[in-house]
Amino acid sequence: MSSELSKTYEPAQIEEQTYAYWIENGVFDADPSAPGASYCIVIPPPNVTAPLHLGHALNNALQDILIRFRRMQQNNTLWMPGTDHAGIATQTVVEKRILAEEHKRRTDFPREEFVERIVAWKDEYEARIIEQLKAMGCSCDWRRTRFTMDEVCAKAVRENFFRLFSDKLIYRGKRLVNWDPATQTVLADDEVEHQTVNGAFWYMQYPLVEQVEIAGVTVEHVTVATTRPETMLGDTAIAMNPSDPRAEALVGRMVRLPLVGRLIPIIADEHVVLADADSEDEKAKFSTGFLKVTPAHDPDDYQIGQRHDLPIVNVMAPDGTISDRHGWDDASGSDAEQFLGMDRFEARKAIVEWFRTENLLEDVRDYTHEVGHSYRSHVPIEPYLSDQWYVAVKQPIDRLAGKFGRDMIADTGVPANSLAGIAIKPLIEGRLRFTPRRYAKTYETWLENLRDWPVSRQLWWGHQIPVWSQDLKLPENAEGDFQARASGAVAIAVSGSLEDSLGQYPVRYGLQYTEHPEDDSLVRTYICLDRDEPEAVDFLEQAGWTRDPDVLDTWFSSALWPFSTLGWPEQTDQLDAYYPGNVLCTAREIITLWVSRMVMMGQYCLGDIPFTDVFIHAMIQDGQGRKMSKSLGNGIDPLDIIDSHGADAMRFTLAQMTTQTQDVRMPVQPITLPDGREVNSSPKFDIGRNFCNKLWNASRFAMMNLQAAPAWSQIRPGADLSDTWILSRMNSTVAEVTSAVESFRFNEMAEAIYHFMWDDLCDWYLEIAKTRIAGGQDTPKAIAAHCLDVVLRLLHPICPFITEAIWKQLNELVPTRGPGAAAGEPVLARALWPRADAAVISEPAEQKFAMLTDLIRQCRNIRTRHNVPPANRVNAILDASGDSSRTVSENIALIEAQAGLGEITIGDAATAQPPNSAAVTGGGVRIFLLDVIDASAEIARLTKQAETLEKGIAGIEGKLGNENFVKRAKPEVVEGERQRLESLKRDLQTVQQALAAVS
RNA sequence: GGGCCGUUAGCUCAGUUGGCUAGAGCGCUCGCCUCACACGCGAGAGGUCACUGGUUCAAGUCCAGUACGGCCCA
Repeated sequence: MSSELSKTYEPAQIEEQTYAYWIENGVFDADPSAPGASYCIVIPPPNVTAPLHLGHALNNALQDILIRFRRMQQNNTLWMPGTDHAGIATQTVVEKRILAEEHKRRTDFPREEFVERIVAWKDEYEARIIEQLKAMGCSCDWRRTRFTMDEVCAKAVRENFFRLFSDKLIYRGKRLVNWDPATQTVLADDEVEHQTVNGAFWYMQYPLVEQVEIAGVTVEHVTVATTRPETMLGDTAIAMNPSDPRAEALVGRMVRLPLVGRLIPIIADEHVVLADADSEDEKAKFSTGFLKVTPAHDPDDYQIGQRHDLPIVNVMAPDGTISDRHGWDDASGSDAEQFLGMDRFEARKAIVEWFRTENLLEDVRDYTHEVGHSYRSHVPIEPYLSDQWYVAVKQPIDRLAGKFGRDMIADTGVPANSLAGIAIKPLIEGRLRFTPRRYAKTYETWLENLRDWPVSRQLWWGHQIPVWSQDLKLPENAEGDFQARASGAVAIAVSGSLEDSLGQYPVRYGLQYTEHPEDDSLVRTYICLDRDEPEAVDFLEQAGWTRDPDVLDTWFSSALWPFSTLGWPEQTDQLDAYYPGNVLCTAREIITLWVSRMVMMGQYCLGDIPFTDVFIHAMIQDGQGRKMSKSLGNGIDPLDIIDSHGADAMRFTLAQMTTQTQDVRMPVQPITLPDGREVNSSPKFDIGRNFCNKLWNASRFAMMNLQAAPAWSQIRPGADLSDTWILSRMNSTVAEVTSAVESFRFNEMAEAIYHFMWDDLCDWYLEIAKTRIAGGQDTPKAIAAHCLDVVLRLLHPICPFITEAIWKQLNELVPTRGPGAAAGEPVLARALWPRADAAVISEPAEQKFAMLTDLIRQCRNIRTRHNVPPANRVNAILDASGDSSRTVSENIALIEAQAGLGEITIGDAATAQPPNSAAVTGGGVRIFLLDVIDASAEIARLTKQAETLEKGIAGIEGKLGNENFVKRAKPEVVEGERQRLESLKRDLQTVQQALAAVS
């Protein structure tokens, strides 16, 4: 048997076959009709953009721990796997690759062809990602694997969009977006990189139409400071803080905008920072107190514009050149005409130059600030006004008022029956919990301050927006309000009623219309279909409607993930069994983007939250606290760690470092793999590897020694202290591990097992068992087998491969082990999770054993200090006349073996320390080690011991001498201190006697 | 500007509701290839718990502030 186990654990030899074994046995397959409470986790679907990194390894290791734990608790478990199409990110990487390899741009392809190229990429990475997850040991039900754009998920997206549209929660609106003029696309906030730029503030004078007297001084102009002078062409107001002393005289006056000649008002707005040259605040330091307001080109200005109903003048074309064809109508004939067609940076220079020449440039000051850049083209982002689809998140939904009420949620402006409201409510009610708890605040604050959600993206990769639009001529002589006239326009377009025409196809549809932004004689109509029914689509398009080319934000489909994967909107068995799920496990960066939206949509679509617990794990950084990234070259590939250390080692290390902190650092170090590849690794993974190796070898020991272990009924586990002790420790460990994993304390779970297996079982119990087995005792065999059995069960969720492999061997060698006669289950992954037996946990046994190990350690210490060769036995006189006499006398053999003692003479309280001996003391026991004659070593050892004891004594005496301590501290604390003092004093006395004897 | 987190041994981190002489792993020192394991065994050294105040009989732990590092939101 032992020949089957190599001397060091070699993970590569067992991982693949063990995984295959689970798959063959259908261990991960969920059955909605199976018994047991359901326990469901949906995977945060990894982006198909790139292979998984170490953060994913952590994320998925934790989920697998939870799922495997619950599976062993015999719950009806489902871990739902899948991947995310990751709209802009994936489209971008494919565009980059095609540009690099074929020198072609997206627009060089027909849309369908380009999408096919992305699909090819997706297929490749989806397969790689799933392989990675399997290599890590993830116990997902792969038969159910979903993709956010597959048919099942697409159906859910479509249904949800249709419902939102019908509930009037989806609308078309304008907003400033992050525009990349180089690639001419909108970017999400997280695709904007902030870079520090050495720029300048230009101080430009705008003349007042009429001069004003302020405090006896004639004022003819106002001076604005700006970092982007070119935007002045689009200024529509000058704003100042209402508390500015000059405001009274100036607000309401008009300014003539240089170059353009536009008359613009001076307005009052709290947003404006008061000028203060001495301020620490950069803005105040550089401010003149006057803010030029350019609603079309700055998000803050846009807000001001909204508050004051200012006109919006867009002076740029989508390519970033100055243009009067995108919402600027007073350019022609003005001095501004000369700038038309210039690039925005060229225009900046030219405009500054113009102000300089006209003597209107008051000052230029250097200014270092953060500017958003496109992570794709690296050019500065231009805030740009464009039409987008929005989801109204704070609009009350009548349909839901019955379930959620219609009041405002306390202390917020959020209606309880709005999308934001239905996401906040379960948190307030305590049905939705965050671990660590502090993240609940992030979630709540974000939802309370939430603005409407822009869901359209100018991309080709994603769920295309299912809305067809058309501008229709309003009937000229029609009576009635706008609504009636709009209906009339639609009726004309379809030659009848919409119901009579569209209604004949198996689709549901919704209709919205708005006034045309520029032309009063037109109505803009939007029709939403709940599915792409070809005839209905044909009909609409024949009648002049065209489909919106944009796609939905990726998070729109991710929001539905917990139930789209289960087949919603169909009422499936699995939806029934596994929704709501239990835990969502993710990183804090997507609490707002994703977690909140899943809760929102779960509530909206199914009336219940998708999970009750959200576990937020740390972000892994490198040794210097930097994010791991490709560009820094400090990333770690999980597969490399699996190659070098094994999947279990990686998982153990990851679990062991999962505390409640928000970041963990992992020093990165290059290593060379056996196949010669140089890859990044971290010494931290050695912890896991060493641990697995230790377990492996403990098992080898078992395989060599546990043949013919007696049945549990044949032994008396209470007869020997070491047996009682290890069983007590084992049961404490079971309780500790169970409670740790139940409350997401993964590091405590890992460390409890580590400590029990290594320190208790290997260092002590097995070492003691060696001598006992050699002496013909069988009991330690049965107990060691039982302990190993329990360790394997407890460790399995963290280290599934090695435990399953050893389990198989153990089943062959010792089929039945532990209380209860049942043979070990064939598959550990499905075996029963152990239960702690409180009756076996013995505090006295643990104390007694601790006293013995303390004595043994002291003996070993003496041996080392006196340079006693390891093989030499040391004769001793032992006096255990006090309380511990029985414990010591019953365990003399144990002390002898573990401390390396030879002949032991039993003494009594009167025994004096012999010459040339060293003294051990503790718990009222004295041991004299004979013929260890290095007096100076002994004096040094005892002096140090005495010092430590004196320090402890002084501390306690200080406390007990304090009247208030005795009076106010809890009585058991005071009593404890008194007892400790007694014991320390006794030990000190012995040490001092020993010192006197050797001096 | 608002909010959150961190600062404990050379390094990476634990430290429950305040209560033993503040712990672990790695690294370091010394001795060992002891018949499961050198990815190991045994024995050690190593800490003004960032700083300043406060509350308390008692503070690494609670409160206020400061410094440094980091994150999120606007």
